[in-house]
Amino acid sequence: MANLPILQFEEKILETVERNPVVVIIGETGSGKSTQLSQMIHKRGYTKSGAIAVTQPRRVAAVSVSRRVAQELGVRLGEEVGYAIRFEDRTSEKTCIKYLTDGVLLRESLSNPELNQYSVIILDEAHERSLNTDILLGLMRRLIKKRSSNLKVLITSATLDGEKVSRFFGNCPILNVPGKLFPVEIFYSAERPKSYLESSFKTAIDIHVKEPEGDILIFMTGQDDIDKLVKKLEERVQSLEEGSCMDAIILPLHGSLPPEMQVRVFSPPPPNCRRFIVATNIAETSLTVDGVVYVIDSGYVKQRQYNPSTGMYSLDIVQISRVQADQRAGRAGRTRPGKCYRLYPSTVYHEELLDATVPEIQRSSLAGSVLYLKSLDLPDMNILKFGFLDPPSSESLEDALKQLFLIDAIDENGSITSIGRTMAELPLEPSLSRTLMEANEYGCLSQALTVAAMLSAETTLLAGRSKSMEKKRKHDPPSELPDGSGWGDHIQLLQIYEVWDQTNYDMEWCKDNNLQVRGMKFVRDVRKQLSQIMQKIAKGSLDVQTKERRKESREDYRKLRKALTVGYASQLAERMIRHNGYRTLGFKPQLVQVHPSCVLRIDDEGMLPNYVVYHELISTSRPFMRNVCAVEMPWVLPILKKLEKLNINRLSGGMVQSEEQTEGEKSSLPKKDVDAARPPDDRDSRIQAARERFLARKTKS
DNA sequence: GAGCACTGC
Repeated sequence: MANLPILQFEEKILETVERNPVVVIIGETGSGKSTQLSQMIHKRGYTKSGAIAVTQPRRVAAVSVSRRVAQELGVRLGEEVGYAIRFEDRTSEKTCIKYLTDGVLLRESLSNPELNQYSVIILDEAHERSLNTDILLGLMRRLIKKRSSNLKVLITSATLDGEKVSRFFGNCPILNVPGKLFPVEIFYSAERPKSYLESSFKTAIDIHVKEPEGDILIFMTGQDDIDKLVKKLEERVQSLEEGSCMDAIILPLHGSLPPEMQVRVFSPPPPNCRRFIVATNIAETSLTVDGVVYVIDSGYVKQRQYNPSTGMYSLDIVQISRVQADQRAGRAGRTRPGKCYRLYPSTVYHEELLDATVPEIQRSSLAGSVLYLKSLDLPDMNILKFGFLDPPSSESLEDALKQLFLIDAIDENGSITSIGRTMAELPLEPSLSRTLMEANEYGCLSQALTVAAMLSAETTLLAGRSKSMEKKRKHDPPSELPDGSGWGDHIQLLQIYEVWDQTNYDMEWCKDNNLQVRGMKFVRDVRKQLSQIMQKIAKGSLDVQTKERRKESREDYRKLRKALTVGYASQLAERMIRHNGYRTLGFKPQLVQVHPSCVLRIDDEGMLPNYVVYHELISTSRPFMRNVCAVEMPWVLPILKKLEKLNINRLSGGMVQSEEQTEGEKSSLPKKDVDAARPPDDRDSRIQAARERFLARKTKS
């Protein structure tokens, strides 16, 4: 805590906060803003009229920073200083400095929109621009008008992009606090390499042979490249002449590595040994590796993006932004002066890279966020005009509205329904919360809870699938994991959980079946949380127990699949007549295929089910549906009927609402009339054609 | 017959 740069600015900061409702604080890494700001403000007496909330984009940060602050203030964690993250609330009535994830603050604002328990709200690490932070920024701008006399908002950011945030908040003051990084010398490649894998390899070996001690951190884009580079480095290091240079340890570092492998980067290397850490952008912000002196930056990152016009996600390798490049370079200067090797020319850095990473809100499906905002009942609220720091496209917002309409969360005028209100209380994607509600009607809530929880953890479920592991598995005796009885992935996920449940949540069983222990524990926590919320909504009268020792019948699966059809009304697909390709039944039909990992059964003629719902569309080598479940035609018909009624102008409130625009909201992108952009009869004829195909099938069978 | 970066309620 000694000599943190921010402490020299204490008076200046407090004075500015005193005079202004909103202050932007630019504090570089090591400035101490995360631990010190809350303490200063507390000491100045602001906590007499309410607590201080400090948001963090990550759970671990909320926990570790609060622990540190409690220690510095000499209090027990959970008393004056505490934290709240999902599944864990370590606060009490005494708590006056509360660290929380931004998602938790959004949940709190659902039950208490004015957030009256807080006198100060600090949005920390706002430059990371998580979806939740962006929504909070918009909410704060509204809240500060309402509570101008008794609320202070501080927004901290590590980059110099404070101007924009300041403008967003009516030109509020910006304070700069220097960081405590050592200088990092930057080297550029003369030209872009043909293969950044090859180029990283050469640069790393070069450093190893020529430069003094210090670990090397290499930024790659994904697991595949990391594995390849690790292998190459190992081979070369072994072939280097003994004694010609120091020893070396090569460590991969990425998210799907089991935790025990991840923590290896935290144990210091033996003397006279250099570590090569080959990492994804997990090492950019989430994990800080000590001892790094050299950084090699490929200039690329793998990024997931959503295309609202197709409803499809893709995972693309894209150029990083300048903010990211600087962040990566900074990783070399934490303990002493360092060096950063950028594998691209300086003209690329200065002229080609975007200033900042495209914020998540412009890369995600917004159904959940739009539903959340609708449920807040903000006055004069037209979602297309909500004041976002960087507005998502109107196409993206309209896509969200259509999805919500199809699952009954909003009515044809775009107003939230009572179903929608209940859905918003559940920490799930709208499709899954809608499924839970429908399942409750059909008496299969327990099963639906399990499916929703399993899908929430989906990516962390399967252990890192290396190629060798995959091969080994094929030669092993067939896995004892259930197969979904042919109905698809949702049913399989349900069955897997129920088997695990019957082993009494045996961790060994998970390992034996190649399921990540961490993931399965998470599923259990989610399931419990969802059960509690559903119980609260229904006042405790629901059956949420997992079924013990009882064979699920065909009828149970049928009910569940029917509930899924209602929940996934905007994620439906119909098989082509003569082959196993599918056409989505959304607004713009897409030709897609069932992902090869899916467990659907084919009929006697080798055909897949006529109708399916899917959890997501992902475009990789081709467009695929992932996590697919067979459904029945009669359940689909009412949805097609509803599609006909869809009118985006009414949904977005364009005809009924005329609200004055406030400062900043003028920046919203112009609303594009989707219906007008297309021949008017196109949609009707398409739906008509789909109906005819239905009828044709009906008569055949 | 494919392959998934990272977070979070």
